[in-house]
Amino acid sequence: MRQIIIGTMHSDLLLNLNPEQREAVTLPPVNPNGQAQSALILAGAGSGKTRVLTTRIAWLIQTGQVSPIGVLAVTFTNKAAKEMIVRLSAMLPINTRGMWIGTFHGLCNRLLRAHHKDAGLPSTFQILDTQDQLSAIKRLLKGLKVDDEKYPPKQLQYFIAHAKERGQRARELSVGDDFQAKMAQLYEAYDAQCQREGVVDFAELLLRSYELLKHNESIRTHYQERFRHILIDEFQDTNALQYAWLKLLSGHEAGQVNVSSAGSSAVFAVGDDDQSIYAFRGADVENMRLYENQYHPMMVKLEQNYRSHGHILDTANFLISNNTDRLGKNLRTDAGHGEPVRIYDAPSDHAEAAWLVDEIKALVSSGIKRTEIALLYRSNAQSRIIEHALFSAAIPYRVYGGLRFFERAEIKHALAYMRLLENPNDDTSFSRVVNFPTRGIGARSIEAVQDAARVQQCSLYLAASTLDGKSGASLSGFVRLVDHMREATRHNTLPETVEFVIQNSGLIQHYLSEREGQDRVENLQELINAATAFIAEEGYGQDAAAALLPGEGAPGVVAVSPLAAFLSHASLEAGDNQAQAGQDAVQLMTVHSAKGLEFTAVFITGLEEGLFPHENSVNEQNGLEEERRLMYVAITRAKERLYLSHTQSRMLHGQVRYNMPSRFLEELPSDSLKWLTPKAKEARWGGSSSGGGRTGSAWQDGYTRQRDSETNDFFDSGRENRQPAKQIGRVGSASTTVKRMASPPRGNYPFTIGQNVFHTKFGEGRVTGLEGNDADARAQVSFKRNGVKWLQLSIAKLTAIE
DNA sequence: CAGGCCTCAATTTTT
DNA sequence: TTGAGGCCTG
Repeated sequence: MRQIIIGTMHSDLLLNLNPEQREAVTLPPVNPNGQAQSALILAGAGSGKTRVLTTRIAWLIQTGQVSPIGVLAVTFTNKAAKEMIVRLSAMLPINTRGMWIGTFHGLCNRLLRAHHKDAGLPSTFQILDTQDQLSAIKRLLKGLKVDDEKYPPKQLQYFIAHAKERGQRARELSVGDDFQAKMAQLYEAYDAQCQREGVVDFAELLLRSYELLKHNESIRTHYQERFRHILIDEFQDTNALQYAWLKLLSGHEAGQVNVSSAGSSAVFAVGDDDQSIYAFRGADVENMRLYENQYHPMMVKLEQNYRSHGHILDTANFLISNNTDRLGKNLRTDAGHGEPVRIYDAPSDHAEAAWLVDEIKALVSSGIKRTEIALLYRSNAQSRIIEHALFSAAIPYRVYGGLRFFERAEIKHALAYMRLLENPNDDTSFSRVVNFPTRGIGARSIEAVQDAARVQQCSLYLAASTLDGKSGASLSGFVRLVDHMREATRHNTLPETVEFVIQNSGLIQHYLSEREGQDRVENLQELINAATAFIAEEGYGQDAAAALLPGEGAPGVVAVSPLAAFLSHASLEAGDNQAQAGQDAVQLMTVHSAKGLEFTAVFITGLEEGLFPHENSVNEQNGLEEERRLMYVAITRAKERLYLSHTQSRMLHGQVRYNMPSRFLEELPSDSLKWLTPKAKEARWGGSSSGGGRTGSAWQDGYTRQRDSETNDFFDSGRENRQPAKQIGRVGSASTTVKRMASPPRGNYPFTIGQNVFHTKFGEGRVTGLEGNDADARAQVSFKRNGVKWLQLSIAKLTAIE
């Protein structure tokens, strides 16, 4: 009854929804027993996921089931959060500013700023981005005199991040061997260093606020009671810590449920297990199943696709059905079949790029805008040759990825000065700018400072101010400079402070005198604009504390300075990447970064074994299924036109490689495909396949890693064991490579890709790759019984069979 | 302390 | 092939 009334009253909100979307939006957040009822929305690609999420919030508010203050909506990217806020503002005449809509990291930062004391942090704590974290780790290792060959900083960084993402502190780790024990010890030392310096890394933001909520009952209860509705986007991308955080906040954590007062909150999770492509950074789809078991959510599947034409959608569905571990979902469309999916088999990477140029020209002259054309690849290295071809053909393009505004060196330098104004204990920032621009403080003086700091148990900044001696003058000069800037800007507005700092630090002057420093000077000027915009858009310090208005009663809430808020903003939102913006340009990006986007025409390039699926993935747990999901994501970006291409030869790591076409091409429905290079398929695959399903053969079992000490005539597909091959390869001179490129690529090997072969020890197999020259020519063979191996053709006892 | 030379490695990315 | 990082020299 109530449902009907609500549906009528708010038909404007629900008007544009299809039945399944409407069902999702209006799922009752309370069950008949009066308890919170959670929901899981399985939202396929292009099914209107964001619309459902935002309409859900609007519906809850408009029907009076919650006030804006009582909603927490969390996303992974700033872009998604922003879009949600914009759409919500368009739906409801409310002030979204005070609402808790943001990224995990943004919201956690807000929480920690507001309760820094309870979280054990200084009010001025700074956030380390990935770069900062790595330099902090290097500094730590140096200080402890740890051999960084044995304990590589990058690896330690990964170790720490992943431990934190699982919610584990150093002491909670179970260490299997000495190496792990040492890593754990270094992790602990790293945390101690961060604590001393008043800095937190990205994972720490989450872990620290998790611990804050866990250990502080009054704060926990406050937020549990406040946020009666928690909504999560891209749920399949959550890691263990994020899930734990969610359980705590929603009152579902075992032992923490506060039935009498707070009770639990209604969680509304939206996700798509088929689009889970971030396992490598800790995301765990398993959270979807855990959620099902622990929250008993009502489930709605959004399977109506509004993006892609029929052939494209069929292709995506057909491919993904090869995955075994799915929650189950099939997209459908009302659009017609549309164009078939076109497949191009190029002889070389150059030819592939040339073909791309031709097709793009044709599409553009047929009236498709260049921004509506995407060129996708599995790895960034593939963009170079495509860029080259586009550039030569004078086709404007834009490459996604790369450095972003707040990650640029000159910007980070300026921010480091500002961070020192806020928090002199920030040794990472100190180290970054103590001698930049150069002021005669070399490695020796810095070492002296570090020693002094260690002895006195104080920050580098403080140590520097007390040091006398040779470099003492320049060191204390630096300290005086920073002190002076702090004093002088005390009563300035944020943009004034930025301007003062970039002038007085000498940064501007330094780049003005540099030959190619003009761009950097402009970027520094732009930083002033960014500060102005930040104040205008975000409001005074709103990032941290604005939502915690007086009277809301969160205990111990503290306000935050505009500078602190801006510095957080700079760390948490790295800004746009250097955009050749504005223009109508073709879009180049990795498949990963294409997630969430859509284009009229999409090219998926480099569909070759070893590239896509990537050769590293076949050794990883469930790696192939993840690669397949990646392919699924790529396909579902296309609205009207989809092109797939692969090449027979490709320059990779400075060597020409010959790869099989991707197995994914074999997993597509032949009825939806159009091969632009006829016969290619039959010739390569022995005509045994007619699309759909994989051709049954040895490599269907995947690449098993094997090692055999008795033979030395192969190198398996693992990188470690490829070393011998590489060394031999280096013997071949550059001129040999050029010659080979000039000659027909496949002629000089005794075997061809796809050919069946027999090896005296490993038995029957199929050639899946060729590389190297002459004496060190090698073949990759997938054996029926012995997995994939690289064989040195001059040694291996390999014969061709029918 | 800057710039040249050598070695080595080489998915995917957000915060 | 390209890029990063380390080391040595002017």
